[in-house]
Amino acid sequence: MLKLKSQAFLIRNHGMPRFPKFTSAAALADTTITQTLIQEVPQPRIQPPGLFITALQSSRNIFHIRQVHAQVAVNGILQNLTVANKLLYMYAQHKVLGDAYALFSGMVEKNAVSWSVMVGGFVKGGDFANGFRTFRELIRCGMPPDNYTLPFVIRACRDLMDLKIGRLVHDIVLKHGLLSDNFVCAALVDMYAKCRVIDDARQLFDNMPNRDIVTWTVMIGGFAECRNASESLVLFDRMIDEGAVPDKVTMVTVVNACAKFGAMHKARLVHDYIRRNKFYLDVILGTAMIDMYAKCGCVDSAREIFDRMQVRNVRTWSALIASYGYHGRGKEALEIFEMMLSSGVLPNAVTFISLLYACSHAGLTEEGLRFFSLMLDEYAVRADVKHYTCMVDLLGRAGKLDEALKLAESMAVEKDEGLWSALLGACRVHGNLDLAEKAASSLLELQPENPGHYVLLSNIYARAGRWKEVAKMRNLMTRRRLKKIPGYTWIEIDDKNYQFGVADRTHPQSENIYAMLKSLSHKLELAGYVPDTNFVLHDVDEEVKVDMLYTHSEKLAIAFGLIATSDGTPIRITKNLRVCGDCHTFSKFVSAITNREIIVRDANRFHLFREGTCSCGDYW
DNA sequence: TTAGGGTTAG
Repeated sequence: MLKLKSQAFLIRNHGMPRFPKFTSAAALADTTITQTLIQEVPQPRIQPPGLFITALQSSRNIFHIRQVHAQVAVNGILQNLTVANKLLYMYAQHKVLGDAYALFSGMVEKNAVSWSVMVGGFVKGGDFANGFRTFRELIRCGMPPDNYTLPFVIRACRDLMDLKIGRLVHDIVLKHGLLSDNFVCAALVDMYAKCRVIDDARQLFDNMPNRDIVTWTVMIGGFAECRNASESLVLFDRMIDEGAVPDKVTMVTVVNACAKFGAMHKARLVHDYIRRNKFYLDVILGTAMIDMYAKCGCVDSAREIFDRMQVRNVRTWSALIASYGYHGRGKEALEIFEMMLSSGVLPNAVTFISLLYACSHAGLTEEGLRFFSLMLDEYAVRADVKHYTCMVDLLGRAGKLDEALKLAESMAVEKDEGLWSALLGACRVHGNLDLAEKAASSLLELQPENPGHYVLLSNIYARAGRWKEVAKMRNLMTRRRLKKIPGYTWIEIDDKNYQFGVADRTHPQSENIYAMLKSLSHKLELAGYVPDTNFVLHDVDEEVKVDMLYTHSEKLAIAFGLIATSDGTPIRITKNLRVCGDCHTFSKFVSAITNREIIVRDANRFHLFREGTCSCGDYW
């Protein structure tokens, strides 16, 4: 009795609300009753623990949980582990981690559930340091970690991308023979994949005797994350063949992989699967599908999905705005933005990035400037480096290099490589050598290991005829043992994808492809195409440079496209690196002399070449 | 009590 009184005293003096007597769980859950404060601390009555558990389960807010906590304390039921754990869980659910930990550390008796709820509470609440600390405490106490606690700890390693601790936890898993547990193993697969150690993830996955749908999903998502979207789609097919049944999360993951892969036939197949299996187009699946269609080159299909969705949120609207942006359809992106505002959805930082991107790629300079001000003044969205990058790109494309530099210099946030790349790109287009050198030196300082920066600066020097500097850049690359990563191009014909590298001769129809290029070259040059040899870095004769230019992977793919299709369908090309300026011009001329449409995906941007013009507002 | 999902610059 003394103990109960002192608990009541503690509660009263710590500002906890006092509590009325409850005769049923329903009454306890009724907030109108529970919020009534009474003057006297009631005499404790012993009540069945089940009553409190039911009350906790129906708790909607933290005040109510605290009231039940007080009631439980006074009734002496806090010693009941099930009740205490439930209380702990409710605090953790509501992310009131201070209260949760106070309760946890005061618990005289703890079991595996108490520990996992506490560790999980910290991890789910994003407090990884305390999550790890509590886990270490568990190990020190001599408690064996179980299959409930470990997934949380592994998740913390994943979110922190801390492979070192991740491997230590993996050792603990092995030591306790818990690798056979699907929850633990799936968490490990996911952790390795997100830390980009895809081989380790795959090895664990392959050795699992009974994979469940979550494990399939994390492995499929893992490959997409590691830029191997084609492997993730192969895995999805294998999963279906093996009889596993995907759920909605799997489908969102697969849709996401399709978006990264950029193959329209796959997108259509996955959409068919979703339709056939009657997956409801909820806000997450719908938004993912909008993104998929847009990144596979069909913004109109993305719009159809958007129109069919019953619930849309800010991410859905932003995805559609970005979709129009990728395709250079800036005006439509702005219309969608207006519609979004009219429907009462507030734009966020991502919405404005999508909008500014759309403006810059459609040449809508004034509109972009206006939206940037609107963002800062009306919507109080703080500009981060990505917004500034869009603005530098917008001004740079419009030739306003001084304004772009001024804006970059005025920004309070730290400049990153993306911002300098945008400035350097603008300098390349407008031939501003001084500024290019400034941007490039910042870039080389930030990322000395990225060969792309050396190549870009070297091309700028080449265009200005500064051959000494070109040689200097090439020597620097050699000294630093950097090689330009070869770019690949894919072409989608019917339901297949064909890959080409530079000077590729592995395709069985190589002879025909090179013959086609040769015959094209004559016609193209008659039509006015002049190969831009500045895009060839090597110090060789001009004639050799022209030959080298004709072996670019994108040109090989286009030539193959002309050979392999004759029905007038668009030639669909996907690049894994940025399209080179000369290939861009080449595509324009090919579309003019062959009367064929060519759709090129360049990163996430699309170029539609038709009758010698390109849909994009890029300045090549 | 436990694992997996959607929009964003260069």
